[in-house]
Amino acid sequence: MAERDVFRAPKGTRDVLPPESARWGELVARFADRAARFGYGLVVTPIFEHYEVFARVGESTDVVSKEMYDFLDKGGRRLALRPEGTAGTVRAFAQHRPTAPWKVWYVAPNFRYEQPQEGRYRQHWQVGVEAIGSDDPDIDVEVIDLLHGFYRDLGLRQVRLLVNSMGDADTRERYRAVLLDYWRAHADVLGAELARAEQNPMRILDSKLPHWQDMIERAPQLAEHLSEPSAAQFEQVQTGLRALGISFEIAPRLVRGFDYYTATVFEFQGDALGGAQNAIGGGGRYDRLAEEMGGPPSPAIGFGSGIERVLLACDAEGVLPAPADRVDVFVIDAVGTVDAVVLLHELREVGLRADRAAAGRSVKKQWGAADRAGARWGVMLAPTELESGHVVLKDLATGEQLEVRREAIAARIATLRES
RNA sequence: GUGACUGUAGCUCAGGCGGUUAGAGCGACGGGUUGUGGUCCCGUAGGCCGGGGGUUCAAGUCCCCUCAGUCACCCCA
Repeated sequence: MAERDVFRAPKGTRDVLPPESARWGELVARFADRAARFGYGLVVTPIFEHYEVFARVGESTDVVSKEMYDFLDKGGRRLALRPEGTAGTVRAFAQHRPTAPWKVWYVAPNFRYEQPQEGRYRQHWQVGVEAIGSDDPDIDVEVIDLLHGFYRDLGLRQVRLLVNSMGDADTRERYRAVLLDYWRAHADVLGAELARAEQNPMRILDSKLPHWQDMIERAPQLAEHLSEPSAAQFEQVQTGLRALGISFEIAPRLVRGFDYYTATVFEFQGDALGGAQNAIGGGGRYDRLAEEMGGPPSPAIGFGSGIERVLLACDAEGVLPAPADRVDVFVIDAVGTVDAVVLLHELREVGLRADRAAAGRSVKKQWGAADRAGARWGVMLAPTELESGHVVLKDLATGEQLEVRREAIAARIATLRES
């Protein structure tokens, strides 16, 4: 690759710079606040794990079979970059055995080797939660409520919630067989893709191929095969959502991409988003995963929500503008001594946001910079006033200015800001 | 991974069928007299026209390859 192409962010990755990065900070802060209110603690797990941890996502899933960034380290270990948030968190649960239910949230990057386009990147960030160690349907409702409320906090209105139940192991076993029979009966339509259907019969259900839609519409539905307990569990989740006034649609063909899902699965779609990448968050139950990783039997549920896509949805709906990081006070230096450095230090130490223009600018340019920085006040260090122990304090909004004792200026502005 | 479209200054874009020193707006920087911003006026910098190869007397304009972005499939956040 040419040197010119090497010194730029790799395909499918991006830099997030100010002021856009301020929106990230805002989004994460709101999620953290909400997670804390729901009783979830922050969990931080490695960005890479042993390959086998992520392989539990499912050998028949694209994420594992063709999108994993795996590699051998210098010690010959087979490792992989995290492709999604749940597996590593469950590994940590199985390893440390915290008391259940264990409720945690995270913000972390995920890596998938995919063909990038808007809203789909090789490195993307997710906020998410996992609640491990309870099979109570009320937890399902709590988790969905948390994510639903998060989107509302951001100001998103055009968000749609889809829910479905994958049933228990027996349910899925029976359904898989029925579904597979159905696909085999339509081998002429599926063609070479029948092999994929054999691998994972449910994967076909969420295909968008136009000439398959008719066949998919008529396919047997999982809901008809739910066992008594599964149906009751799903009913209780729906009752809870209705009680909270959270509107949702039952999506019989929503199966989601990971093999570990059991019972409740859900997805939030941003309707304001134009393209095919309209899933902004999704998750579900994974009642067997902790046990498969050597932990105690621990039914669990969680979700992940993609930061880039949520932000795209915010753009599409015109909400969550980048918070302006305006400074409180700007120092104008007309004397060129170390005094400006000292004054800035004092202002910052009393808790003010303070800044100055790049060195060597004319006084005029410095005032201009103060204005562009959105400063509320300017403090000028000037020869004449300094001689009598004063500095010039100017209100940038009104243009009024007055002299203030040099030693009193920091406290004076701090007081002004409070009022 | 498959198919299609796009790629000109930091940003948004002009550059009729190839023809000399590639333009605009915004932004940045400087100036409009001694120490005062937002408006206005003037000026300056900044482009191997994504990269490489080819056709041609001549390529930002045509062809091929490549890189990247975008759209769809696949899949998902």
